[in-house]
Amino acid sequence: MKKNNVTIADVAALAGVSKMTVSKVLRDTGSISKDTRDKIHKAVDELGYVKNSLAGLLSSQKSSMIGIIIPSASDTIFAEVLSGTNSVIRPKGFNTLIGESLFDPQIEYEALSTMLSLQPAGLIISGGIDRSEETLALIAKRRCPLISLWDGEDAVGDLTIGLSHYEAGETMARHFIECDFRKVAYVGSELDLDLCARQRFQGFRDTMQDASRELRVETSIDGSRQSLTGRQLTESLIRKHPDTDAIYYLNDAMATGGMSWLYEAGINIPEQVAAAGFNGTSIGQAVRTRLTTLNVSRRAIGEAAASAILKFIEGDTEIDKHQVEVTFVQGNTT
Amino acid sequence: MKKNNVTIADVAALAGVSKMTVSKVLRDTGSISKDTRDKIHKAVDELGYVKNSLAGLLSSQKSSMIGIIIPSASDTIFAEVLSGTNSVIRPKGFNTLIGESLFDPQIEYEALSTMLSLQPAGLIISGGIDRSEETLALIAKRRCPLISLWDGEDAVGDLTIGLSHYEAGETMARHFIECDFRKVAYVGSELDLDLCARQRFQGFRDTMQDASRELRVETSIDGSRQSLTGRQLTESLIRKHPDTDAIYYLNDAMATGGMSWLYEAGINIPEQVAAAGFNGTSIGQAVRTRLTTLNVSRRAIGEAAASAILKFIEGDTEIDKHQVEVTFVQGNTT
DNA sequence: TGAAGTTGGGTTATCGATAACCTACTTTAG
DNA sequence: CTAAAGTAGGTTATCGATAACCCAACTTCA
Repeated sequence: MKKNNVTIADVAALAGVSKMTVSKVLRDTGSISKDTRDKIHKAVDELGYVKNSLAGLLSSQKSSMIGIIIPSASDTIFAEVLSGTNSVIRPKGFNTLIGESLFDPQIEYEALSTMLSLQPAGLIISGGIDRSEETLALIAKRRCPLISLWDGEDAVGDLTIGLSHYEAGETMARHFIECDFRKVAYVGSELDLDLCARQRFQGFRDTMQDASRELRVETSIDGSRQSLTGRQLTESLIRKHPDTDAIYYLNDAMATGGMSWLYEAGINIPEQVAAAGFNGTSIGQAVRTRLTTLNVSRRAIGEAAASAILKFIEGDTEIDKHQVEVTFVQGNTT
Repeated sequence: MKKNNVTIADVAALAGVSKMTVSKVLRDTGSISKDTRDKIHKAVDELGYVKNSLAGLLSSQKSSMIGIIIPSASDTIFAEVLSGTNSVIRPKGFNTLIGESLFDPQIEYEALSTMLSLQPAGLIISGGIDRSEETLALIAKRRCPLISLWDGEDAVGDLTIGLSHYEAGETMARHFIECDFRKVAYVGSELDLDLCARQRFQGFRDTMQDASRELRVETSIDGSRQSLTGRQLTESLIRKHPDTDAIYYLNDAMATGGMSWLYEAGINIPEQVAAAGFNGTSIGQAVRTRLTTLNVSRRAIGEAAASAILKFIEGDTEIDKHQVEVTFVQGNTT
């Protein structure tokens, strides 16, 4: 909070050179003698000079910031994506600007808007959310590369990295059919908000229908997509349909919540009721339970997105569409 | 990536007013007639003008960015802190700049350094890491409020928010003594990096020593602080000391990893070996296992830090030292 | 020996917005 | 009726750095 702002002008004055020379030395460009370089570095140390990047960015019209917008930083799925992008970006000297949309189109719009005003070098935006018209307009107006994640079909921007959630749902449905489950249910939440989850559900539902299997659906609009909601929905599902023999959950967290209720209700997994989730998070692979699920490397998605953004920034346009691999995990719950 | 940069000058020209008038209208200051305001908004829409905050920040010498440095964004503990701060900061119009230190003092220094050069309005820095001399020098030179998290005794900055990890270790030790465990072990990792974990260990160890209880310690330097490491260390611990009757783990994740090995080895929890962790994360409260642990609200820590930073920014210096509450969770593992 | 290249650095003009201070003209109050 | 106060908007000077260009003096070599 100190007042005195040390600028390169002060450094220049102390070192007895011009501002431009200081700027060059600090950026390691131009040809400056070892002698002056030393003088300048000494002055920098003496004054405790800290560069003001804002001024530099404005002047050079370049940016060192890469923005990433995800629904929630505390959701381990997105946290891992974030960590993946950051691990690629940081060593290259870029900073990460983060925005959370909380699955709210309006908040997403605001996050994007303020982010764009900071002139980022690139933008990574997580999909799985219905975007507002305004947001799409903003995206169209952008002046930096933009990569969307996890978006499935209706992606925006220069490139999409992720997987087909519809196919993921199909995959699990085929597994359920192979296991010959007869009274199958789907448990999820916030399907109106989470587009990816909705696509998985649709893929699952369509495949079950094609096989002429009945499907019970237990969803809520207001519950979060976490453990507790899975527990509650499982309870109400089983009360309505006690003969259910398999449940496909929106994600691993909801699956563990649901399974803990089944366990406490004395219902054996998988003998009486089988369960499967999505994500391959560690919570599904806990002490005695190894949840059947589809594993996705969130970190790999983040890393791929970051690498692609860096390529775009460097002007490389030869970027191949990147599909992240999904692996089926056979646990002991189906 | 389009060339044409629309600036307020363009907007002003189209609306037939001066740049200053546009600036005032966009910031909603000064007194401008409804008529000109409309003209300007129309011009803004027509041109698709997007504000360049960099220029504004440079000129006004204010900042809309708050930086937060945490060891890892993918670690659920820190992800929740991050989410907590962001939830407070965002509605107030601030942006979050994130840095990951990966528990590496050098990386932390670099993150802090580039962050400071972006002239943030405030800084939140997570503790639990031994800081380098350079980092401390940078912190001393800063021109914005700085709050440190989770730091225990040797905190830096204007305020610390968190808890005493030493006391947390003591609390769990007292519980172990009450349960009358005799052959107690501690399992942890990376204690050289994670200062907080080290303090918990010390609190635990000291209390056990005061009660003249033997304590076995199984730690590794290179393993991460996650589930798999807990599993491996538990295995080697039990091989060395088959009579161990209780294990205090560095955190919940390591505890679940350890317990899954115990389970598979046919060792009953808690009859043969009891287990406890730290954090109160959902992974500890899975299907059949409710881990005994100490619950800390990471989100509350993040929120408290963000609120405090905002107060500092507003010039309020009457900020009370904030201690976050820790609650003992009695599970079925001890 | 003189043209051309190299080395080491300085000048000037922005980048896009805002702070601080003005300037007319219009009200309002005494 | 006039001075004080308010309304609506404009001028000018930065903020701190960088791009682009310029300029001496010294080498180098045909």
